[in-house]
Amino acid sequence: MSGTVAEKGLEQSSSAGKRRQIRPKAERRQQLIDATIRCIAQQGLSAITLQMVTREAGLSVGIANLHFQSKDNLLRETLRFVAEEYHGGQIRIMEGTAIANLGERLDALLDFQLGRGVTQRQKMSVWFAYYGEAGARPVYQKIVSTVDRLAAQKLEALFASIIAEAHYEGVDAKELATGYSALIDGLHLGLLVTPKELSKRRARAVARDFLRRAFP
Amino acid sequence: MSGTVAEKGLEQSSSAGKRRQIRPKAERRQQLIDATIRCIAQQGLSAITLQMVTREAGLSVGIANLHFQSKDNLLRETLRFVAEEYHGGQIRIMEGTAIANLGERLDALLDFQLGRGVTQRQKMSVWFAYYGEAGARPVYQKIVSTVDRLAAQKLEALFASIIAEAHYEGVDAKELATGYSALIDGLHLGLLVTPKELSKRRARAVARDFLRRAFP
DNA sequence: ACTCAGAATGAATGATCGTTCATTCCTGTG
DNA sequence: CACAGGAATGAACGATCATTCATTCTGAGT
Repeated sequence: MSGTVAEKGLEQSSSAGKRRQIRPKAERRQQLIDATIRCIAQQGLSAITLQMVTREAGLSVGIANLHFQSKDNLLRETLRFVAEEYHGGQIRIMEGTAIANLGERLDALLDFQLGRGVTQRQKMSVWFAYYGEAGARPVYQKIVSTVDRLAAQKLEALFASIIAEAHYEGVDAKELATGYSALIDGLHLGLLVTPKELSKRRARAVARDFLRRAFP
Repeated sequence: MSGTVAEKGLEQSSSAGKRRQIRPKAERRQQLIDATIRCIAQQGLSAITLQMVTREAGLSVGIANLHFQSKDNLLRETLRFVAEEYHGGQIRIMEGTAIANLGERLDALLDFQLGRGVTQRQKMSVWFAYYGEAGARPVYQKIVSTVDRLAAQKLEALFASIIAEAHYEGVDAKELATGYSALIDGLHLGLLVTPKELSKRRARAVARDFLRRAFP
């Protein structure tokens, strides 16, 4: 889907095809959100501009306020989309019945969290751009913590199942889940800020090591 | 020192003491950096303004450009200060000879990383505000990775010493150091974004658990 | 083929920002 | 005490931004 939007953006911004098109509201909203993500990744959240976003989307300036009322609201909705995409992906793996074996499900989760889709610089940039502002903007905190809480619960349940299945003792599922989530976040941060020091391969190895020590 | 500066800032902004004071260049620079930190924590990096910073410092607008040439440069120098403060504190503990016992030195490190000084919302906000922009601004990446590399090496050396001392086998010091650093970063992020879900006490417990599993 | 609701546009507006620099005012020195 | 060097000030300027809205244009329904 995002491919389609990207093509349209390129088509309109590169060629001289000025013909005005009328599209349903939902599609335009998604188109603007996708353009916002690309702009944040390239220019940063503090440098973002409505002119920049609408040009990237191949549309006029006024359209942002038409569909999102304000720039602030566009940024909020973009965060909501990114947060739900990431946490939704995790939850789908964890509560999906496609993979019966718990260990394999854990591997699938790790592959998702440190795999191609999530660790694109584009996505990680957006992710931490919002985290950076969360300290000063309670709205961002609320959006993230809402989806975050559900994912944390699912992870804790998965860990609890593994502990029960293998009869591990003296291991607290909740504490382990907190540690694992923090580790993944920290690895994402390392991949973003010091990509020369930390490769994706090594990040995956570190995460696997954590799980191996937790579940021998 | 930051206390002194804070007092001066309050003194000048609250009272009507308009008397102009001439101070050495280094002191004014630090005063502005401290004010910048407070403003970033309260308003966010994307909302920061020179008028805001100089008012917080109890000085006039022009002084920022006088001592830092530009707003961009002030922000860079502020990041450099925060980065060196954090990493310098870690390095001082790790290479200091005050604590001979390696286990105790590890505890001291953990207390520093998750203790009062570092986990103030103010400091963490600033920290992640810059991380958030790092994806789009190579300058920030460079500043952080420069000091980060040294701290990572010291941590790896400390871990290697512990492994050697206790004759642990099949444990890679470098991989463990990467994991521990990532875990601490992730815990800081959790403390900042979801403070309701993660208390400092629990963050410390999670970090200790990681070390206990690594070094039984 | 005709119509018109409303999607899309972009010039205009007012507010705000970073930066400049002529001026004012300390303070160490002679 | 007088003076000069330069630290500090803040009004002014030009650039840029979010937002508005009169206008244009589209495409589905008839």
